[in-house]
Amino acid sequence: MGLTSEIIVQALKLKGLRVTPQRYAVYANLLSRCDHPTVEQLVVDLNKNFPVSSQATVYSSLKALQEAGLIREVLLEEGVSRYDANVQPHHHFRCRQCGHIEDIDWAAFPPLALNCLRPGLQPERYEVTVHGLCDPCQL
Amino acid sequence: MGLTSEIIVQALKLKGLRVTPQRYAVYANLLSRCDHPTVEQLVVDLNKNFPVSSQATVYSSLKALQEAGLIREVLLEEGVSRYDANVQPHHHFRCRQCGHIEDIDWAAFPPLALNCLRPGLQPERYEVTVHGLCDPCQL
DNA sequence: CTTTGTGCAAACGATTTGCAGGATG
DNA sequence: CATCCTGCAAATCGTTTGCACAAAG
Repeated sequence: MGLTSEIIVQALKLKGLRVTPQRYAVYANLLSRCDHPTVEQLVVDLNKNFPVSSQATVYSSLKALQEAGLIREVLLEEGVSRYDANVQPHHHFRCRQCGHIEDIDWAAFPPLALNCLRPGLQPERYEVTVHGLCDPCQL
Repeated sequence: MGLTSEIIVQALKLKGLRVTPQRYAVYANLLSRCDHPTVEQLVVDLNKNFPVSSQATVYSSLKALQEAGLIREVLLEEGVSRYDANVQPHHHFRCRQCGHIEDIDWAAFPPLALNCLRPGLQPERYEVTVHGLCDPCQL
């Protein structure tokens, strides 16, 4: 068991989550990728070589990890939820052609002043979503 | 038939859409409200007094209107699509408690420079989503 | 050993689709 | 009168749930 593995185990325990092979696999997989996979993509990827987790358990693992604050849900297209192990504030870019999604560093934009909102609203956080074309789709 | 009605009819025709009672009703309804109703809410509202449109037709009307560029889909929560007749660029506020959504004027934030993105991405538009609490939810 | 998680399959809710009849231009 | 739209119901897709068994602490 490598260093990273131990860190993952500790992260789960710190949040009061029982460490199961399925939960570990889901979190480790999410940490290892920079795209924002759908549940379906996760299930396929996890069970590529040998069965690791059922679909229902992936859903429940994602829910537990999300409630623990270890991952976050990303909603950028209709019909599917995507998941992201990067819980630090950041922005997103989405290709309108192929649907590719990637993170934009928080520092890419100057901080926005939220005091220009109509009085009565109590803002807590914000994010910018940029739509456009990614490299392969610019033909 | 009032002035607004005639404008709506013209808008549909200009986009090459056939003017049907159902399509007209969906677009007029969306234009008349500032929230961002779900399909379910639209269906109920439209048929409140007497039957106007089936659910399947509301879906198809929304699709046609969206493809014509008269309305846009708003994705701010999981599981449901909401629709907005305001197709001008603008931002959104979403209450994390009650789910209330409202528009934020485009001018509320200074324009963001999109040239800080990684080379290769071709940005076309962006929007800011602010999360927080609305008036009634601040207890 | 007590509690919580897993897997299966059935249930669910939002959206889509096939098709026959009807309205639009 | 050719084309496109509507309404109904069945189908589909992502997600949730109920429950018996298994694993974690």
